[in-house]
Amino acid sequence: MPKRTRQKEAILRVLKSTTSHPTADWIYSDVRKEIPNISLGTVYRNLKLLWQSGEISEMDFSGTFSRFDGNPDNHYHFRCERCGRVFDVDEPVNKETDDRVAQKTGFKIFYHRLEFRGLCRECQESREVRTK
Amino acid sequence: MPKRTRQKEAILRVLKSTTSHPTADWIYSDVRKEIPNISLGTVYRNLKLLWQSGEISEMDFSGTFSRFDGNPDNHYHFRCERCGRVFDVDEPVNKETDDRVAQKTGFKIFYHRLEFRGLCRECQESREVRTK
DNA sequence: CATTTATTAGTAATAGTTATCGTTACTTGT
DNA sequence: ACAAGTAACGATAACTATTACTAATAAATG
Ligand SMILES: [Mn+2]
Ligand SMILES: [Mn+2]
Ligand SMILES: [Zn+2]
Ligand SMILES: [Zn+2]
Repeated sequence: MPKRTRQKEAILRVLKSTTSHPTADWIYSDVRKEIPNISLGTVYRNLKLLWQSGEISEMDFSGTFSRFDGNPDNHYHFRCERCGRVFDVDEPVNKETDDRVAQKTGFKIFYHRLEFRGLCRECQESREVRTK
Repeated sequence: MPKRTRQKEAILRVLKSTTSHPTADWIYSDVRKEIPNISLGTVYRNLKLLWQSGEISEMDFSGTFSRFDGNPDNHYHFRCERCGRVFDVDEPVNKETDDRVAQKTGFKIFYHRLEFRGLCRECQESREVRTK
């Protein structure tokens, strides 16, 4: 039986109060304003617990580090290839495709993840070579 | 001006000859059959060079490690949540959605990535709790 | 209040990837 | 064929996000 702790509640509150899909480290420094001696390991452990209980979702798309999302329901994202920011995309999730592909392939499909990539409004003018 | 080397050619050949979306480490051990003293750093360096020149693509989806794909053209994938294998999905890429979302949001959208998740045929019977 | 046990802070360990550096070998031009 | 210039090499160290470990702490229960 999981316990409700000050640390877990603070982490969840931080994550629910932003739309920025933050990294574990960002959450860590934000929660430290309230609990200065919280451990980074505690942040990671609770993010996993919260994910396991279905209260948040983890964005393990793209490369080097995970981002977390206070919204546990499946939805689409846009990632800016220049500044790296991630935005929600308000587009209905197409469940029919899951069924059609499942039929065709024999896979059992639970859901799909979709990420658009490009340039956000702010980054659109000053274009650069992609490095990653 | 990039040079053609034995190492780079071997890495590209290995990657083009499989549909398994291998990791850098898998490629490393396969190439070592031909070039036993090749360095893992060389594998990584060449994978990046090949990606930069558009000859392969990198799947930096899901968490811990990258997978690589000898097919540089955008296409969809299915990932089995039990065995972790990645399969190509032969479904046309829906470019219209990119345009519609771009219109709606003001983002410049280059492409999108789509990954189906579920259970492959082999894993379908012996179900387990998801751990990641 | 006493017991139980999940959780914590702190720290060490892990793992994938990248950086560094002296040496090698591919390319180009004579 | 030879020399010069330089991209790429192998070996290894460094980096970084994440996880594991452990003795101490604090929720939950009744
Ligand atoms: Mn989101
Ligand atoms: Mn593929
Ligand atoms: Zn941007
Ligand atoms: Zn499977």
